[in-house]
Amino acid sequence: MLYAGFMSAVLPSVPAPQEPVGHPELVQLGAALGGDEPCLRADAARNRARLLEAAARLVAERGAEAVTMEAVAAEARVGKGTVFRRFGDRTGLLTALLDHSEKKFQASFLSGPPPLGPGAPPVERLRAFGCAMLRRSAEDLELQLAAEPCAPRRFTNPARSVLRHHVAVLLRQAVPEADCELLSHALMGQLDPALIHHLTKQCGLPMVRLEDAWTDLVDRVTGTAPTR
Amino acid sequence: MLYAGFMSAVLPSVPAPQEPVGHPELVQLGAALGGDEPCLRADAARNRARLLEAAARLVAERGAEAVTMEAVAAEARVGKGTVFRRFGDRTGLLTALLDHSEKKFQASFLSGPPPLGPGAPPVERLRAFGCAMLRRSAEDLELQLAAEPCAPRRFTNPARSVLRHHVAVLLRQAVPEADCELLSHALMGQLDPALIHHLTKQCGLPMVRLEDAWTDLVDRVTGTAPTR
DNA sequence: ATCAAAACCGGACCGTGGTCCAGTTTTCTT
DNA sequence: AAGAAAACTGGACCACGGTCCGGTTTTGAT
Repeated sequence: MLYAGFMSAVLPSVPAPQEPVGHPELVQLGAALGGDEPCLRADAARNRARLLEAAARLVAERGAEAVTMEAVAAEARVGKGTVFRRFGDRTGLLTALLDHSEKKFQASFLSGPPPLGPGAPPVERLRAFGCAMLRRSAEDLELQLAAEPCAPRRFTNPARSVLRHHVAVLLRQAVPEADCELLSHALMGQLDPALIHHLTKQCGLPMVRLEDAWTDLVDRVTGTAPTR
Repeated sequence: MLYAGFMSAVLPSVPAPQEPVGHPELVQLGAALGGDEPCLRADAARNRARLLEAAARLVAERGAEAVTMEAVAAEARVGKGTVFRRFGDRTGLLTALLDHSEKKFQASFLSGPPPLGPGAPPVERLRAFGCAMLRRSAEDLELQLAAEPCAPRRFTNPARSVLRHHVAVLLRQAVPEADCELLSHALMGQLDPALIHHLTKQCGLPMVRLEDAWTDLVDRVTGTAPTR
């Protein structure tokens, strides 16, 4: 039970809007993984269910991009404001939709059987984790993407492409036997502006640590001896 | 001159909207890195300049999030439609703003002096590239983020955090001497749903290749001998 | 200089995400 | 059981991104 302190993270999301009293979705904190609806008012719980149901129906019938806040509200015979009060924003709603499969996945690597769950050596668990996640992503990819509006643009962006391609070329010179095209994506992940921002501004990490981590990553990936 | 075929990528972006005749920004293709404005009509070029100037003024005075298409149009004394015709969408405008520094950066590692530019061994170039990019990102971070709307949410997302933390824990068991917190970000980069989607749906890569790349990455990062 | 076609301008218009608050329903207290 | 407080509802409202098209300007051929 390693992640005991992270139970809250198993919940949908809703980054705590400016609610006067305890935010509905946040109260689930007490409800653990067992039950689903917590101390919601009767009608609120009913509407929540109807909304999720309506959203699921929409995504099934007309694709994830048809999941418009208004459309969901209409489909569930509920006011628009209710949707926002319940889920915070569009992302929150989509996240809630993904929540069930998310919980299952988390359970499988937190307490499931090896090699995904505890029991196997860490490296094997890592391998299994990646493959499991790849497969899982393939399933409800549409929702995952819909929950992250600007997702596709990140990789079709020409400027970003040039940078990544440059890394791929250098990698091919350094480790010709590897799948440098894909490896370059992993490296670029560590240089993503959004990540930089999150780590430096929000987490307060010093720049030098990022630089060290980068050179270390390069050394590991290329099999170079760490020269320091 | 390795990237000759990628010159187009040096340009802002504007993923080719449904323009009847050659799209303005796309015509720059002929203008290489030297000149700035290509075969734009006189008034169009004038307005383009005024728009960029106005946008820069806005971001300087009131921050990047004040760069609203309407605001820019108003500030430049120009119709809203003009902004969209010129830059396609908000992202296009922001990208155009970043274009200058982008070109400079690209030039520095494509044809600049070593170790960033050609001449140094690839691994050293990789190291230099990462650090350069980190520094560059720190500069105009605000714009970079503004150009990618949903950027911050990616890392504050609780579900994603749990997954990443799990990877970090496993990594610490496998390579205790490394900065596993940061390393885990690189690994997770390879499992990003948006990337999966791009590679499988858009590029048509088979799933198995992604899986192989993942296990290979894990092996490299943990220093495990590739057992296959 | 003149004229037609091509390119461009501007602002009205739409859909969507998100906010707000008056009125209603539920829950709690006594 | 009754009444007050807390919580919830729903739809009017706003801002912004993006589309469209009638009217204007530029271009280039004659």
